[in-house]
Amino acid sequence: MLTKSFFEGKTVEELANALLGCELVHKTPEGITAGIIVETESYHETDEASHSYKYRSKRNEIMFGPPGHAYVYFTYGMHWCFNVVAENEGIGAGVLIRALEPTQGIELMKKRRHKQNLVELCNGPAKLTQALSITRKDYGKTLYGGDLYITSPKLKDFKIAFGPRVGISKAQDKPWRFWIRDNPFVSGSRPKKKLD
DNA sequence: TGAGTGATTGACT
DNA sequence: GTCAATCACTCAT
Repeated sequence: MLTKSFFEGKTVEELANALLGCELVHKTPEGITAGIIVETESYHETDEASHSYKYRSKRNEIMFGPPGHAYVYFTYGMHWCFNVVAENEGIGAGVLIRALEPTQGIELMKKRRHKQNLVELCNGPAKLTQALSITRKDYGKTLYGGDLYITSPKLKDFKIAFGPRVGISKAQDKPWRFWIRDNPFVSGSRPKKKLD
């Protein structure tokens, strides 16, 4: 498991890179589900597309807190998305986890997702929260020492690709999306632009 | 107090 | 390719 110091002293972009290849684990009464992080996006308070841009609210408050916590938000009336809070307390920044490669609790994920195809379990930000059962109750939790945590890198020797982010209407030119090159579990089956 | 918008997905044409 | 589902939050009355 990673320690608190892993999240400290990094810019949000550095953290987004460092999280690739790490395993995100969630222990629940139903069992353990986990997957390797294969795609991330960084968001900063100076970024127009970020929830922490300009305004601090009850919803994004945790992004301004100390790093290494979970920022979980509800959007489009039906979907949860999961972020890792980054940078020092007082700065609103976070890393959106967009896709996982399933590793543990695959049968449980299939049950939660009502899908059998391994690729379709976690290849999208709202899909992985459903597969790992991450909801508002996980808002603000630390990602070191609890039931929801991140491990040290499981993968090595992979190449990191980067490019514009997906699904936003502002700051689309910023190359703040990072993913593991040639990994089939990366999302973006339907980005507006073809990036790779 | 209420209209407008969104870091999405899945079903349907 | 197009569109509905449906809630939290922002911003303008």
